[in-house]
Amino acid sequence: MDTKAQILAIARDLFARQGYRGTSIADIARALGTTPAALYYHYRSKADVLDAILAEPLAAYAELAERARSGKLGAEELLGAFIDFTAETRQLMPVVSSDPAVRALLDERLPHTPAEMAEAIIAALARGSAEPERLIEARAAYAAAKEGTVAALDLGDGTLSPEHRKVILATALRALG
Amino acid sequence: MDTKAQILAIARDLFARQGYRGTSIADIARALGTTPAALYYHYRSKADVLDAILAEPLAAYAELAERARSGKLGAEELLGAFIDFTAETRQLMPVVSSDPAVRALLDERLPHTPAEMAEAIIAALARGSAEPERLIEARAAYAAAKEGTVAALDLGDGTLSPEHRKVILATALRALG
DNA sequence: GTCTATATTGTGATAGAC
DNA sequence: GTCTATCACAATATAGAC
Repeated sequence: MDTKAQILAIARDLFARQGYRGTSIADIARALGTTPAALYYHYRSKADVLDAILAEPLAAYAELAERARSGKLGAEELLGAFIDFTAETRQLMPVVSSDPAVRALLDERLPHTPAEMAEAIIAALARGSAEPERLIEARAAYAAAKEGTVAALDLGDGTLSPEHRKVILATALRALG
Repeated sequence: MDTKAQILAIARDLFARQGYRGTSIADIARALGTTPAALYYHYRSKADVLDAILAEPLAAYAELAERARSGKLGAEELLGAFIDFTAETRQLMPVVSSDPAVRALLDERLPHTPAEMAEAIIAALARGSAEPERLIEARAAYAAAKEGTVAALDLGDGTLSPEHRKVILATALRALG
């Protein structure tokens, strides 16, 4: 099959469980039943493997941030889209948000950092207000949507039911005020 | 002065900024203006430095979890106490919640894992209900309180004003439903 | 495409002088 | 209490055969 895709699937799993720095090329190679040198035929570096794993999700996140920036989305639509995004990329979130070294690595290689993109979404939730109180509520609502979604996936079978989605959205909207 | 305390202050700062694994003993020694060997006179290992940094905050967190388990606290008191705890330990949170290797290390050395303690607080917020909807709301409210507090500290001068505390508490309580 | 072997660097940690 | 010197090991990455 597609060896590159196999490598990504294994790396994704190991990065999520042990962290990026906590996972060696040798770990990935062992799980694949091969040697480190074989991996370097498919990817030039460990960082490239990380990039390949995160490219698509981060592009989707950037698109969401762009839609937030446009100001055309209401809070309900925006939080709903964020909940769906979170559900789809659940496994990757610990990878991105955990190790500061990973964040530094991504910041080097991306046009917009994940932190900047989150900022854009939160600013939209605050409806552009610069009042600290509004920004606090917006960031709390953002976090509520994210953690609520993770909780729902943990409690269920790994997929987000429409009922749970409704509960999360209502919770985040209440937090937003 | 107290060299051990100096080491902890520097390590706390570096761990928070670069992560536990992203910070070497040499990094800490350099910031202190000394050598790695000097550090090993004061602490037996890098993990011991981490333990020393986290011992007090984790004990406070365990106490909060215990009070939550007792069932004597209302949601408002519990969230308020959690907000205050978060404000006091703000710098340390990325250290604990980030690297999976750190979590594994702590799980080995502690009677109760941070995850278990969070679970206890969330269960109390859900008032012991096992319904997924209640647990989702409780976890969302917990996250809202945490991130709201971090947001308030970032927006302010590093301290939590009574006004912002009120906003965060109200936000988390609304999320809880 | 994958292997063996290895270069290279960084890291946690220790020995022993001062 | 702090130093110099060093060990042991793990990690990323490369060279070159097959």
